[in-house]
Amino acid sequence: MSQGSGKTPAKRPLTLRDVSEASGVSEMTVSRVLRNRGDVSEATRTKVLEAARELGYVPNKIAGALASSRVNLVAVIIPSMSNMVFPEVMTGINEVLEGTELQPVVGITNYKPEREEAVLYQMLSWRPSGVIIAGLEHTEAAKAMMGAAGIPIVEIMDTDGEAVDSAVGISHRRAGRKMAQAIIDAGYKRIGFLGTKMPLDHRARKRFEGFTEVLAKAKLEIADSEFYSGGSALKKGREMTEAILKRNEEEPLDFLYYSNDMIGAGGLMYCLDNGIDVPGDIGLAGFNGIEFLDGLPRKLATMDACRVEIGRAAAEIIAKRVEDEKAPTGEIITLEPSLDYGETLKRKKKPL
Amino acid sequence: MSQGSGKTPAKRPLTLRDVSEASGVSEMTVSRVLRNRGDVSEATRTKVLEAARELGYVPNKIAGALASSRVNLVAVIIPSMSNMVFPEVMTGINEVLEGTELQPVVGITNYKPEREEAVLYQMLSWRPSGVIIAGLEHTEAAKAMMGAAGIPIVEIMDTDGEAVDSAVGISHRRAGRKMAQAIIDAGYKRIGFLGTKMPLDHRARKRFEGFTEVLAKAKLEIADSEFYSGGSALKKGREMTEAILKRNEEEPLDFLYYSNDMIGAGGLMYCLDNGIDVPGDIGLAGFNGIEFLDGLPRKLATMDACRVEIGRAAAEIIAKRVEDEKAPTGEIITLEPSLDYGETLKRKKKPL
DNA sequence: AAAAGAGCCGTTAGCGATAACATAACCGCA
DNA sequence: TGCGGTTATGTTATCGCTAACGGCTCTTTT
Repeated sequence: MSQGSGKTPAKRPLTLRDVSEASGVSEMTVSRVLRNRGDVSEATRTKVLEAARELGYVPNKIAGALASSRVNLVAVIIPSMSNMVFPEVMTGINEVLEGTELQPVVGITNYKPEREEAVLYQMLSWRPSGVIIAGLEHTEAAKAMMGAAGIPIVEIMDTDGEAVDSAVGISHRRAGRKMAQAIIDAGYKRIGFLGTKMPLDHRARKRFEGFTEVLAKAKLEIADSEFYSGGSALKKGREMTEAILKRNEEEPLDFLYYSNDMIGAGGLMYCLDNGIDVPGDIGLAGFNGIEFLDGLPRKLATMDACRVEIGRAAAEIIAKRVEDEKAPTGEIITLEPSLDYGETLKRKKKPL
Repeated sequence: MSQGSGKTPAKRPLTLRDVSEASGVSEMTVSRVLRNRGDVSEATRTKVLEAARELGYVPNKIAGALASSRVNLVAVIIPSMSNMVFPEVMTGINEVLEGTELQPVVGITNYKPEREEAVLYQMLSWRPSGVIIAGLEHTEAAKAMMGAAGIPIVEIMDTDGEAVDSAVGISHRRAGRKMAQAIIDAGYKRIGFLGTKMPLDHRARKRFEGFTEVLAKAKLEIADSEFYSGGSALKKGREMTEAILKRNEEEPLDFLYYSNDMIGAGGLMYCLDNGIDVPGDIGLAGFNGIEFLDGLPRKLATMDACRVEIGRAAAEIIAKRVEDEKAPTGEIITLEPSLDYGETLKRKKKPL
């Protein structure tokens, strides 16, 4: 800890007027040069540019946005940034927005509806050009705000429900069903479920519902389940797996369905460490298709949630609507999650 | 894909005037109520609040910020969001800022200086109350902008160098030295280095410099090294480890130093899968101390980079400076990275 | 009872930019 | 020579909000 150099001149921030005076033209002309809009002679253009550079002028977008009522920001509201899935969605969003004038601004809700509402309010008060928000479940107030904002809204990740405007995602119910079907087809019977203790993770809930629905049709049900919250997901996966397996030694489970790949990976490592034959003795599957699984000793079965693609599609909807006022609203894009059998889920037993 | 409901009324956005008319008081009074500032009678307060709620009014911060020249945003400029380290820094920043009126806005540079410059320019044009930016290395133009912005600037992660204003971080050179010393003390001699192919990752470079410096003092040098870029770090860690070990079978390596925990974890899994005794035959160490290591079959040695703490401290500096104009500038906080021996690095051989 | 203060609310003048409309200079061509 | 048409620049009026100040009504004080 030490005292610094105190370089900052702390002078009044520069405005267009300063540049205009320095270059001997009107503010308007400076504005035109800086925005590359309207006709300006090459001579004044260079003169202005030079003056601006010399002074170190940085335009004030606040004033600009107020005057033009155009804000090139896109609000992106997501529950978390620390679980691999949303960073990938961001990647997709960025890919698309980099080709436009739009800039994403991220808000984190920590899966709390009231926090989401607050973040949304904050974001909307900056009058962004569009909103990308995770999930279809929001407080009434949040839905009302989005409905009244008069800007494109894209709800992402999930399409099982009613969207305020547009939506891009997968059907988590369908993802659950699909996985259940694959497990049943492979001949597994005693299935355990391991997930997070999060009543507000609607997507996990929907997957679970789809999953149990298909099991029920096959006259099966979840034999046992285990939930966690917080901590290292990998470690929790291990611990939960140990717990659930030990608890069912008398009538052993033959499949474990994890609500995300990270705990699935932990479970896989537990099984391998303890000489359990996967997928012989027991099959395993996760959800998400995170890249990280490639490095595991055995590839975990999973279902890809199309994260990057969702980000891209959502950003494209916003970009299109910003560019063309009359582009259609209420577009719903449902992506198809693809099942990856990996090396922990046996293929269909009898092809009939 | 389908047509939506078209709920959006697309009417002119609401302003203070609308609320003022609806509640029968002046705009100024509405503004006072909404900001909780100045004296307003309880009666009018509720009247205004009700009108605002009813209309669904959302204040326009653009106008507000312009009028008051106060913007409650803090620009956070970081290289990436997909590698576990910066999300944790964000956690620290958020923890502190949640207790204030300030809001973080994140910009991603992808480790490209010119991108960083562009992002910084964009951010500064919104006249934020402060800037938190990763690293001490920036383009000249970027440094000039920060120097002239007249707002608190905190450079984070690293303190080996000259800061524009304040800085919070660890000495990566020292981290490298410390790890080298521990490795030497444990008696390892033939040391391999595995890292990323990133000439612009200055912090990794500094760690490497510190590392080799201490080795040199002990008359040792890096026996071999291996670099990667892109892809699943876990998988790359495996592959690189296999490559470097095979290449040195004649005169085997006895230690591998990884530039991050993820590739280290991959290397660890490779060793375990192949029956290599860790840390007997070979010792391993990574860098960062990510939580995820807890779930590994054997705990990898690492060095904690104090990520959450860095975020907290940086945010605190900004918050303090925003609150009190005259708070000291140029504060430098150097945190001490702590070595975690885990189970892959033997303890000191002879305590002398 | 007059002065001083507190509480409540309105008026006016920007904040720093841009939209939209002049204006001026210059071109060519009838 | 004069008129339409560019091209290059300036002027004026906002954008929606807040700072600063002023004025009015009651209290409170001495």
